[in-house]
Amino acid sequence: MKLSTRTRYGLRAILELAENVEKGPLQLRVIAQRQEISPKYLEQLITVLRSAGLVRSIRGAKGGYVLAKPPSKIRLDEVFNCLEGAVTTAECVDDGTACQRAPDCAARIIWTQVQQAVENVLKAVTLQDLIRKAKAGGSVNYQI
Amino acid sequence: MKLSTRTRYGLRAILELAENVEKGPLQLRVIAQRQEISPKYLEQLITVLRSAGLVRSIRGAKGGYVLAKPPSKIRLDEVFNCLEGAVTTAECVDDGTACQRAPDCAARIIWTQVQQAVENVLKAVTLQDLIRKAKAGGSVNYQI
DNA sequence: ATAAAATACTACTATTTCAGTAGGAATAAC
DNA sequence: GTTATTCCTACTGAAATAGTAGTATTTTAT
Repeated sequence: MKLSTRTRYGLRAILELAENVEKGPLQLRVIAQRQEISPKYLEQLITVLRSAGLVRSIRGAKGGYVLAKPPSKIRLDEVFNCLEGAVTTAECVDDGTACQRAPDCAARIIWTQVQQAVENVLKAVTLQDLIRKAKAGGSVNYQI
Repeated sequence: MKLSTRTRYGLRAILELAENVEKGPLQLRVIAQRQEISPKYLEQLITVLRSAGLVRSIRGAKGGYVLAKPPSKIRLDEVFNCLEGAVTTAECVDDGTACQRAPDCAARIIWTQVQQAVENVLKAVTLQDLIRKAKAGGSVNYQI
């Protein structure tokens, strides 16, 4: 289940933008340095975030990247979706016709539950939420 | 997030055993046929389930495979763990020393929440639970 | 204008993982 | 001892992952 570096780096990049939202555009090079990501690779990831409409770019000298929306309006499922793709554990969960067994498949039940559990978490949290929690003492985690 | 065929096929195979738990050993060939999985590939998967102690094999003619424990004693996290590996979204979630940023990393918070959500689902369900639900009308899903 | 600083775009590549396949050895039933 | 079955070792093609390389374009500052 390990997430790709694509997703992990991409989230860290957009969080970096969210944390510096009031300070004007942030250059790729700066994000890459702070997050210890190869600049050229990060460029790919940020392109994805840009085409998904989560990040806006400013070209030319003194340019860089900014969030396209305030951090409170960007939910984690949006970020996840464009980096990792949909939270689909198995085809049949979203598409009941993908397999004839689907209607009474025991496996499908658990994959559906897992998928919904993940979606629920991601949909309930925004970039702002995360930053606030991180500042408030970080990794402490309250079971829901 | 799509699960590997390894995990999806493997679960279907062990569910097949669980559904036929009282009928003596089930041959690889039969499981493969019923679940439409390549027998040779399934052999690999079932080997993994066997070395994890979830399945027992009976060699020779009239041999086959049986569950090593009753279906009510096999939790889904056990099955998942040996097929897909641990439900670890990112290194740092389980190992706080994997990254210096971990203590106040915003990203780590969400990956922890996702991981715990998945673990909670998998730990709460056994093979028997799944089979019962599937028989009771299958894919209907109640939000927890 | 021109140089410098930045993003945008296109293409390539090495490594690893995934999803199998192939063939024979060992074991047990009859 | 023949047949049915699991067990073991090894190989393989295709795709995904995680980058790298080089050039073009846009904007700012002088």
